[in-house]
Amino acid sequence: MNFPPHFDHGELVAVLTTQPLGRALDYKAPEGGCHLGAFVEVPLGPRKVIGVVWGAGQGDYDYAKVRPVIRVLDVAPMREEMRMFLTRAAAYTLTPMPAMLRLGTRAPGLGDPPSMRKVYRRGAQEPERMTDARRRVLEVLAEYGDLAFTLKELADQAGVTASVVKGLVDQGAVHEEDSPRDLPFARLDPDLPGKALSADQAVAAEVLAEAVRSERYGTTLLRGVTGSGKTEVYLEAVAAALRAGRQALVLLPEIALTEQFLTRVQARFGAKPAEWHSGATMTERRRIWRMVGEGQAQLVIGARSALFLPFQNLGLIVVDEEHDTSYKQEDGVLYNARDMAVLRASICGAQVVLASATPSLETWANAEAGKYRRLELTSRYGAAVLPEMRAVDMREAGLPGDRWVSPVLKQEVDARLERGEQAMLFINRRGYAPVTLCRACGQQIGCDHCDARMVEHRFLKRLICHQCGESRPMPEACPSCEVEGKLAPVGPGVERLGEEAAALWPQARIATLSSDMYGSARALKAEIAGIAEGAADIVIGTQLVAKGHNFPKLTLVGIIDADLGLMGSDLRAAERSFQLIRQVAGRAGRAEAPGMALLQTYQPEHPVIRAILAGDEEEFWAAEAGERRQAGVPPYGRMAGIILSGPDLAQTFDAGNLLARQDGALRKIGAQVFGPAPAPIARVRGRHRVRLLVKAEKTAPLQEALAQWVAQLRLKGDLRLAVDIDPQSFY
DNA sequence: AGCACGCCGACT
DNA sequence: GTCGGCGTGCTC
Repeated sequence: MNFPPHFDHGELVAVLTTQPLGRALDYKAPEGGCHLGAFVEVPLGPRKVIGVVWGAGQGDYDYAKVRPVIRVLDVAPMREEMRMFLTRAAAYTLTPMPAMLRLGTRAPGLGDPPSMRKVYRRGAQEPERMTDARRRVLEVLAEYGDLAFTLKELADQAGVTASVVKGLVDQGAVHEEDSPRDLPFARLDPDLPGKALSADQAVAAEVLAEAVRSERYGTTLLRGVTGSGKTEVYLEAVAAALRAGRQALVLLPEIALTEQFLTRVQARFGAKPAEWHSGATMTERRRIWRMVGEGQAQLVIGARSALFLPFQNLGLIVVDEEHDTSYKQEDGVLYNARDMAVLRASICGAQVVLASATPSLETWANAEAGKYRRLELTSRYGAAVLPEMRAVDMREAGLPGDRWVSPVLKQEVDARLERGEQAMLFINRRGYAPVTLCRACGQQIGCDHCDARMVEHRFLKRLICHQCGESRPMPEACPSCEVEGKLAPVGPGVERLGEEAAALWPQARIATLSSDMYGSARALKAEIAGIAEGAADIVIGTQLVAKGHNFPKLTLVGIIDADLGLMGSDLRAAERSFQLIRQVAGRAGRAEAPGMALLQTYQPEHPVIRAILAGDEEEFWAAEAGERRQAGVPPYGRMAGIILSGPDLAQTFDAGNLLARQDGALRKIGAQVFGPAPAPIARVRGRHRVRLLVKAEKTAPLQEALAQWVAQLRLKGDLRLAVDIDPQSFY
């Protein structure tokens, strides 16, 4: 291992901290010196903060006032490629460096020494008296050979209480010892036999493996319909990275849904990978962060923030379901994990695999332009074929205002019930009804904290704001006119659809899947697993069900309102609808039985609906690309949002107007400014948000111009400004 | 981000 | 007279 440059005791070093100072400060290297990239603790005013040695000191500060580094932390120094990644990501997203550094240092207990914990192995003695409980403990220890257990693991595994283990310790039958808390992850074996691959899977897997072996940067769009076996293919790319002694990262959009996935990984490599997500405990995070940094975690499965883990030798990043909108961080540091994955890989000589059945137009265009390699998985895994897709014209369904299941859909569900198959009804609205109206005064119940409407959740007996999370008990009387008993639900939500289904199919077992109906991600996972095995005849779900689950008995998907999302001025609306509907439709018939997807729509002639029904994806993308090119919007033009937020709406707007008028820096590069207008999320936690949109040509140096432009504004009071490069929400 | 400094209003 | 509001500025 070659060490980074070293600074001797007393030399000036520049230390970047996560404090919002905008630049690194000079310190004197501590006794024993420090390496470039070292994590250090430094004094800052009266406080001690953690930072990273970013380079040689600038020497522009009174030497007598320069204070020394307090200590070097006991973690691997930040590598040069990580520093470069953070620097370039900051420049791209116009994020201040300290905020960027914070993403790379999100490890609990960074400053702590490696702590110890008690572990238990088989001891030399036999217990004086053998009991059933004691025997089970010793059997577990014998079964796992020399493996060390924590007290809880051992007790749980043996089905005994901790006191049984303690009793054995007292008698010397079990040995208790200290061991470092952060243990390396189990070695993964890339040479275990994987699932048998189909011909085109095998070809794609070999192309990716070859690319990984090149140890050079490259991005591949791995496209294949649901059930075509993308996962098996990219797991072979992971295997290639592991064989080459490099680390791999698999990013998933919805971390709550990884249990099935982890099982597959375990089956392929013989052990569980590191799992990095928001629900992880401090201990887990700490272990993962440290082990990734020491190269003792070969594979990380994680949410987008896993991109900022301190990989030592990253050879592959997979972005699964690359089109998923949750890859775009929408608060704090605004970045798109898919784009940042490409940036990180290009710096460290890694391969990127963007996997999707329905790629984003950006990725599709990059593949078209030859910037990304493109691999297609056309044949479906096993014998199943694409489902039959049909539109149901709701104008002819003649339904009353409080019913949403058309006769055609009802009939098809009936047929599934008769044959003992599963049907799924999909609706992209959580809660009972999207609107609650007072029949006395005509007012809709709105949220006190933002501009959104409150959504009734009958299951929870509460009103919830889906924008800010504000929640209160369901009132009896109208909050505006105080008349009782006149509140009426308007429109369908997943819970209300559940009610309708229960009335239509009283004998059927109906499961309603909505994230807010389960206390924990774990409970939800368990529920989904049960349903997949056939615990329900009819599944009613929101977005959740559209994310990579395998329901083998499912043969019918009914999309209650295929028009949702086709409306509005969001430039990606058509793309989103297309992806979502194809994705959900792809559920049907994943196993042997042929499937069917029914799209209930009021506009069956809409180009998006027609493209979906025709099944001609290339045509859809080509047409959509043409429109975007015409309009000069992404990916054929560049956009940025400027979000100003403050406690006072008028002041925030004034600042926006002032900024809009001083647009010289933007005009110089031919960019246009629109707005200010209320931001897509117009109020967050009592703060008003106002947005300006900037549109520029693809080749324009947008970041520099934006930086100049924004720097003119002196932010007064509690006003804050954030730049959102490549914004995703427009409505 | 914190925390000190400092310059104007209502209190013992 | 002083306690305290939070605007402005600094941290190597």
